[in-house]
Amino acid sequence: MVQPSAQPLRIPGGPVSAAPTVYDVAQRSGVSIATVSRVYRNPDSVRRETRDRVLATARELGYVPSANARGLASRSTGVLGLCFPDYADPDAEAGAEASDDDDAAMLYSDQIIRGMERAARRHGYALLIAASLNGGPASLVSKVAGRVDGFAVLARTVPTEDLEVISRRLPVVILAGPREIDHLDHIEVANADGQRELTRHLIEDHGLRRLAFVGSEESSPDVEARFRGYREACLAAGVPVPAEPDHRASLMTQTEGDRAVDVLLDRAGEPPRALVFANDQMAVGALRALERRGVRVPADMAVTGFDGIPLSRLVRPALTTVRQPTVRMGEEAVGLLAQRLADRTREPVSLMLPVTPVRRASCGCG
Amino acid sequence: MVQPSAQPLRIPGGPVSAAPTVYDVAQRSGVSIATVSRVYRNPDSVRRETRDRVLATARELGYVPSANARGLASRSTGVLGLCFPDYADPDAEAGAEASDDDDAAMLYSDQIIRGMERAARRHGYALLIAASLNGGPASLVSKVAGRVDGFAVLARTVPTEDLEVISRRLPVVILAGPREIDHLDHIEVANADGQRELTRHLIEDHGLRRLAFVGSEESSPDVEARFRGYREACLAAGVPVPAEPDHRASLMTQTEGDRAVDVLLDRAGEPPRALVFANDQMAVGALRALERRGVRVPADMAVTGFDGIPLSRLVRPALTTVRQPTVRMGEEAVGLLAQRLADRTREPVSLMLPVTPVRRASCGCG
DNA sequence: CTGAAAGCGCTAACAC
DNA sequence: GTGTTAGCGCTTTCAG
Repeated sequence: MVQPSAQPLRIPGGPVSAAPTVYDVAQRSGVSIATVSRVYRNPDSVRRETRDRVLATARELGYVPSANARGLASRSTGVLGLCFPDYADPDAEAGAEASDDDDAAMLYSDQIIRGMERAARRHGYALLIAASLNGGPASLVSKVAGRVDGFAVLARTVPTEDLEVISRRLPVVILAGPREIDHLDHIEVANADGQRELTRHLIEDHGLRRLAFVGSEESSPDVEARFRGYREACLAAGVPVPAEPDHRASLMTQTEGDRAVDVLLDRAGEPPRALVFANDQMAVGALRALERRGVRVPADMAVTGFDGIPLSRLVRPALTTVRQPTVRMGEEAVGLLAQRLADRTREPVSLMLPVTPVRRASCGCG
Repeated sequence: MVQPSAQPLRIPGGPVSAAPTVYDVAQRSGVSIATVSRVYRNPDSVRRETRDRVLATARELGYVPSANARGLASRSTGVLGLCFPDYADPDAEAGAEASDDDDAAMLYSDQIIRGMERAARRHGYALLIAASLNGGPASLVSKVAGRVDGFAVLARTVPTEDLEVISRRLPVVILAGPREIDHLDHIEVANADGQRELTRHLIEDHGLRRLAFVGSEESSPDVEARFRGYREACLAAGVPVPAEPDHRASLMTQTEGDRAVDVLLDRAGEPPRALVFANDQMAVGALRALERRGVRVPADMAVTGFDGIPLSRLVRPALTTVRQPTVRMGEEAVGLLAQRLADRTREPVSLMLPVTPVRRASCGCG
C-alpha cells in the first residue's frame, strides 16, 4: 500500500529528520490540528474512532508533542523548580570517596530534592532542579523561572533583587535562611530552639559548664540563630553568657573544624569541656583533630554538631547533633507552591519547621 | 517623574498583571525586540550603552524571558531529563519513619538523581525529573520528552514502543535492565559478576555449601542475571547447581523476604546455611524473620542482599551485599547524552558498570 | 550594531 | 464533534 502524501517513514536509528508536528499528524490522518491537539489534551472530547486514527498516525510518524509550544500557548508547564547554590565541600567529596559508600556525601540539598520530588509527584508536577553556576545576565533564573509554574529557592542562591523581579511573575518560596522578601512564602527551621535544647542537654544532663561555641566568620542568619539559642540556654542555666562565639571559622568545613580545635585548646586559660559547633562538617573535623591530640570524646570533651547529615552517624564516636527536617522542607515547599498557584491572592505564609536533637555518643549519651 | 507611556509599574505583592515580554521591554527602551533578544543571548553583540538601557528597563518591568518561547524558537532547552518508575515500597517508607532519620528511605532512584544532577551541572544542564504515574496517552513521556534535549530512562519505566518513537526524535539512554532497543545508548551493571563473586565468597571463604537463592516471580532481567552469577559460582565450586531459584517472591519487599524465610525453613529436608537474596529489601525482611525464629545470623545462617541501599548498613547484623554504582550510573548517563547531543551519528554505546561486593556481618565477616 | 519579518508548534475561543 | 483563526514570546535570517 502506497502512502498518499510523501512524509517518508524513517528507519529507526538513522539520521533524524525534522520532527513531525500537529500539522503532519493532522494532514496524514485527515483531521484538523485542533483535533490532534484535543486527542492529547482531552481524549474524551474526540470520537473514539477519530482518536484512534490520530494516535495511530502519531505513532507511525514518531510524533512527540512539544512541551515548549504547549507551555507557550497555554501559559503553564506542570513543572515546579528548585534552585540551590553549588554546595561543594571539597572535604565532603574526598571523605565520600574514601568512605564505605556514597551516602556520606549526601548533601542538604539532596535531601530537599528528595522531599520536593516526592511531593511534586503527588501533586502531579515534575521537578526541575538547577544549581547556581553563575552565567550571563539572568542565567540560573532565566533557566528555571521561564520554565516552571513556580519554584523554591534555597536562601541566598539568587540575588535578592532578581528574586524580587521574578516573584512578581510567578510563585516563589524561600527555603531556610531569613525571609529576604517579606511578601513571599517562606520556610525556615527552628535553629534557635534546636541549639538551645542541645545546649541545655549538655549543661543540665551532662553537668558540663565550660562550653565553647564555634560559628562562622561570614555572617549567616542560620548560624546567628543557633548562637542565640546557645546563649539562651547558657543564660537559663546560670552559665556565663558569651557575647560572641568563642571562635569563628572562615568556612564551615571539616578542615576548619580541625583548625578550630587547635585554636580553642591552645588558648590560654582552662580549656572547655564541650565544643558546640554550628554545623556537622566542622564537628566531624574536630573529632579527628581531638583524636590526633589524644583528647578522648566524650570522656574528656563533648562535641556536638548541627544539621544531622548522614556522615554524623557514621563517624566514631557518632555525633550528637540537631537534625533538620530537610525532606519535609521540600514537601512543604511544594505544598506552598501548589496553594499559591491555586490562589495568588492568598496572604504570604511563613513556616517555622521544628528540628529534632539527636543524642549520640559524642556528648556522652548512647 | 511621570512615566512616558503607560505600562504601569506594579507594587510588589499586588495582583499580577500580564507578564512583560520582549515587546514591552523593546518599546520602553526604544529598541527593537531583536535587540532585546540579543542582549540576553549574546550580550557582546550589542553596544554597551544600549545593552545597559535594555537591562535596566527589563529589571524595571520585571521581565523574565520565557524559556518556553525560547525553546520553541531555538529548538533546544539546556535541560536533560530522567524518568523513573514510581518505586514506592510501603515497607521502606514505614521503616524510614520509625528509623533514626530519613536516610534509610534513600532509594535507588534518589542516588541516580544525585549522580545525574551533579554531572548535569558540570555540563551546564539543568535536570528535569519525573516519576511515572500513568496518565493520558503519552503522559510521562510528553511531559518530559517535549521539554528536554535528551533524557535517561530507568528500564521499564516507559513502554518500549513509546521509547522507540521518542528516541527517533531525541537522545535517550536506558539505565539498568536490558537494552530494550538496540540502537540506543545503554548503561547496565555487572549483576552476574557481583552475585558470582558474593556467592564464591560464601562458599569458599566461609565454607558454606548449602545455599538458597531467592528471586522474584515476575521475570526481571536483573534478577535473572544475578541468578546466573549465583549458578556460575556454584558450578565453579562443585556445589550442586540449581535450575531454578529456591524461592520466587511475588514482590521484592521486606514483607516478602520475611515470608521467604518461612517457606524455606519450613520446607522438608535439611535447611540451608545461607540465604542469598536478589535484593536488599528482601534480605532485611529476612533478618527480622530469622531473629523472630531464634535463628542466629550469621552463626546459624548467613544472609546476603543486593543493591547496597543505605538501609543495608543500618540493620543488625549489617547486611553483606553487592553495591551498585548508582551515582556513577547517573553521571555516565549525562556523559552519554552530552556526547550524543554533540554527535548524533555516533555509534550506539552500551556500558557495563562494575559492582562492588560489600562484606559485612550478616555473612560472618566484619 | 540594529531593525523587520517570518516562523517555531501548540492552545483556545469561536464557528459550524 | 470538529474546523478556523489567532496569537503565545522568542530566535533568526536578511537588510540596512
